[in-house]
Amino acid sequence: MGRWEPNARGRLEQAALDLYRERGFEQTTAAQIAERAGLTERTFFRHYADKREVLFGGSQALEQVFVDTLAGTPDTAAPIDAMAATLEAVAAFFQGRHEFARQRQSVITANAELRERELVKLASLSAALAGTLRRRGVEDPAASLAAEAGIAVFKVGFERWVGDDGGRSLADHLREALGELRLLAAGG
Amino acid sequence: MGRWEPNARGRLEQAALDLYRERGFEQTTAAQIAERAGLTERTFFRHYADKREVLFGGSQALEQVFVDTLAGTPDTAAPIDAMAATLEAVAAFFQGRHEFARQRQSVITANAELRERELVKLASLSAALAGTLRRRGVEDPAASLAAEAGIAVFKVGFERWVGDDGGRSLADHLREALGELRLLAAGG
DNA sequence: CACCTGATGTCAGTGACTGTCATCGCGTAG
DNA sequence: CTACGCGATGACAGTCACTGACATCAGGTG
Repeated sequence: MGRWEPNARGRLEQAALDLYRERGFEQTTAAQIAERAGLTERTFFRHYADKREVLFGGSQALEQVFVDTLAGTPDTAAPIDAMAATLEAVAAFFQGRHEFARQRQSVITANAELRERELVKLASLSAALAGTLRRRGVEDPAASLAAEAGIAVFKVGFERWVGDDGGRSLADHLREALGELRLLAAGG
Repeated sequence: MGRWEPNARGRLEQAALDLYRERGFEQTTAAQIAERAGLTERTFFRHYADKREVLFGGSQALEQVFVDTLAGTPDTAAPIDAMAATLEAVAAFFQGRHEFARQRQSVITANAELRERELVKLASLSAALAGTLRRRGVEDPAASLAAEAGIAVFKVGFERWVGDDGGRSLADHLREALGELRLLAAGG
């Protein structure tokens, strides 16, 4: 496999997270990240389209979990129930990553450009979910709305989990958020 | 008022929209926009924080309509009903701007960076709505979720209105989207 | 008329990102 | 064993978004 030091992407991601935490996102240059990873700036941009993307390497895997789980629910299940099942699987995906999630999220929250990119990832997730629902026979705009609603629940639940020191699980937070949404839409 | 040619911002926004439509967002430099507006690149960046922001000058006014209307609904109204009333006012805000909205939206849709910025504006809208709901006595996470749901409805309805040649009003599209969301959350 | 003030111009710089070409080290055909 | 292919990397020059510092200009004020 590796003809040079292996796992260049992993080294870049670790170096970036460290530097962004140490001195902030804006005060870190791509060249500094590359240097700490033992590579050059040019190589950094071969692996990541831009300086932000290096923090979002895992988002494709997350989207995979979302989509695969949703696609695996029975076509007969109501969209909201399928979404509930999907959120359970997503909670499992984050098992044992609470500390990493917290660190990464603190960096993202501290910078507007990174928050911007996070929104893109969530929107991409939403679009993927909507497509999956459509393939399951849900018509638009119901499919888009169900997807948006699912992402809204994920956002709220995830945010509360990251800020939760009490040890309640992500699954717990997601279930609670979904319950709130049901109440709201019913006119509560 | 104007000691130089008046309405510098208006000229910059018009020049930017025209150039983005003519040659695309990426192929347009800030210097070109400024030149067409009879100004310098430096002055462009005094009016807009970056090259994308020039397309979003109206978003603050939109947020104002959203927030003011929502704040004006009776505290006794259920969040979803308050949101319905708010969306009616928002529809009025876009009266007579269908063609402008279509042009602007086609530019935004064609470019990833602009779509990214649009997401930020919608998120800002959502946060403002959530804050307004909280001030009206709605607890979190219900407030955040109601706001997210309202924005989801707006997104879907607006998108359909922009792509609608049949002449159905924005208010129509928003009402339909809201109805779909009610159905979904009820388990339909 | 002298002065203040806000909008603009000028200029030099930093850093994100790209195109291009050279190089390196391993696998493979012959 | 050797020549060659090839993917990952390095070196380097260049464009452009964006910023800081300072000069300038036009109109209002006293």
